[in-house]
Amino acid sequence: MTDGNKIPQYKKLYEILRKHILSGTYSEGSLLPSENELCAVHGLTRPTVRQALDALVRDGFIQKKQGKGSIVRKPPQDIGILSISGTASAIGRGYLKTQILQKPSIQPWPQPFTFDLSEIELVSGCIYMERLRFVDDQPVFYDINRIPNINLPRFSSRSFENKSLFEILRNQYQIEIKGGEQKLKAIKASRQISSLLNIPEGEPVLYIERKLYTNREELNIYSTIYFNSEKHSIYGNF
Amino acid sequence: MTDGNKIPQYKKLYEILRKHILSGTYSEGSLLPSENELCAVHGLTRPTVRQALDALVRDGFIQKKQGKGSIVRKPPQDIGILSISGTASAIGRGYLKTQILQKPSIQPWPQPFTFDLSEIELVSGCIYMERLRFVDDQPVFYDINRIPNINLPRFSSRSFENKSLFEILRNQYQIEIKGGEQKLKAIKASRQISSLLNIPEGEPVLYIERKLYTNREELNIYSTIYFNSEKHSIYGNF
DNA sequence: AAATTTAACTTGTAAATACAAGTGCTAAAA
DNA sequence: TTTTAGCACTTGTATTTACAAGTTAAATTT
Repeated sequence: MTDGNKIPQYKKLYEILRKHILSGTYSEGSLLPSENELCAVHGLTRPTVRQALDALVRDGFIQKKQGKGSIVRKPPQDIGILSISGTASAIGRGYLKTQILQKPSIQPWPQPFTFDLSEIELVSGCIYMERLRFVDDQPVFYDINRIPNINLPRFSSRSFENKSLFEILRNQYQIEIKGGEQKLKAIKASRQISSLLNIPEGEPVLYIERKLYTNREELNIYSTIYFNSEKHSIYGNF
Repeated sequence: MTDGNKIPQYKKLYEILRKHILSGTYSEGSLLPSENELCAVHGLTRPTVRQALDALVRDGFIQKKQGKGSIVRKPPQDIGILSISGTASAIGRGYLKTQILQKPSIQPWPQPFTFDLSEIELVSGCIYMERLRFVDDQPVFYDINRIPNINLPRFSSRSFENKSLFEILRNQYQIEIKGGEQKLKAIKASRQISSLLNIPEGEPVLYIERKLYTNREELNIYSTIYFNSEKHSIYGNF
């Protein structure tokens, strides 16, 4: 019972470094401590340290260069989660406001559904919520989210105003996005969508159906997104 | 001079397994030989074998499961390269026909350009090509590609009809896509685009600007894509 | 002073080894 | 017959050690 901890060492180091990068302790463009330093400081061996660094590379937090070191990159991109790039100004997180149109509630899955659902997902029902998100006080996207109602205590009662759904899942439930699949289309805005996004009916709108895989088996997040791409673009790293 | 080979062992194994998965030797859903078997067969140690498998997981070719094995996944997705999902029928590679509108030719970069270019990219000029791609004999997307003219001998004279640009880069020049960034919009089809894609002017069209990073420093691939999403969707894994 | 070499760093690759933990089948027990 | 326990397999984590290769700057030579 050296420490009674079940989470692996390399993951602990990953979390520490991730936090430091996000908080700005290691600023963009600077070098992380060398692998040998990290070994010494944290009492680990190099393969273990490298395992943590590999994960940071995979998730886009650092970039390694042989002979030089590990360069810290700008932190934003959650894995594969598209972010917005604006035309007018750089969009910090502060500029994105969120309005909940439909608070999280338990509902049955729609039939038919865009993606195939497993048995356990089907019988559990889903947590349903709708949000409208604003940039510079203009509505930019409207999204519908469905999450299987599996072992997520107190989920419905949490506040999602101006918070990232994914940060809550990560911090409160240790749920991480591992990947996903999505379908994109350009469609004409229906009457409902056009009024929500404050654009004329029939204007082109980006339509996205996506399924996100998590580290919890059988727990996938399903989203439908309508995006007004007149002044902004969907921006993605991969 | 044991073998005079410079490419690392784990990469060789990666290539072997990748080829076998793509050629169907290991079919979708089946299990790869266990790590210990691979060690024995290829004369490697487990960390080295695991390095190859980690890369296969990263690129989406397999999915590992503790206690069970490495499950082969459907091969398609080049890393982050969006593929098409059709409404009518499953789209095999055979159904996608390519017409070259503008054969590869050396041109200067447009000014201004969507993405920032490095000095060496700028002075090298770019290889420019336009293609129109068909599904079931209907035009589905029109793409413009620009590649810096850096150390790509005989590139302009290669045939791109019905071949993947990326497969040629990979097989002939050992250039692999390592990642990228892209911007997406929904726009109204201009007169030119609508006539190319055989749709009414003003119909919604998916517009994509993308930059793909490769394993060769300073060699990025830039594409502009117009996609008719009436009958098909852009489909992506990440 | 300028060019070259060397040395001291960095990350990359690879081996040999050990035990932990999850899965699934088999054999023993109820 | 059903349940349980164990065993043999799988991948996951971790240590230790060694050398290769790229980068940078200091030291040496020209």
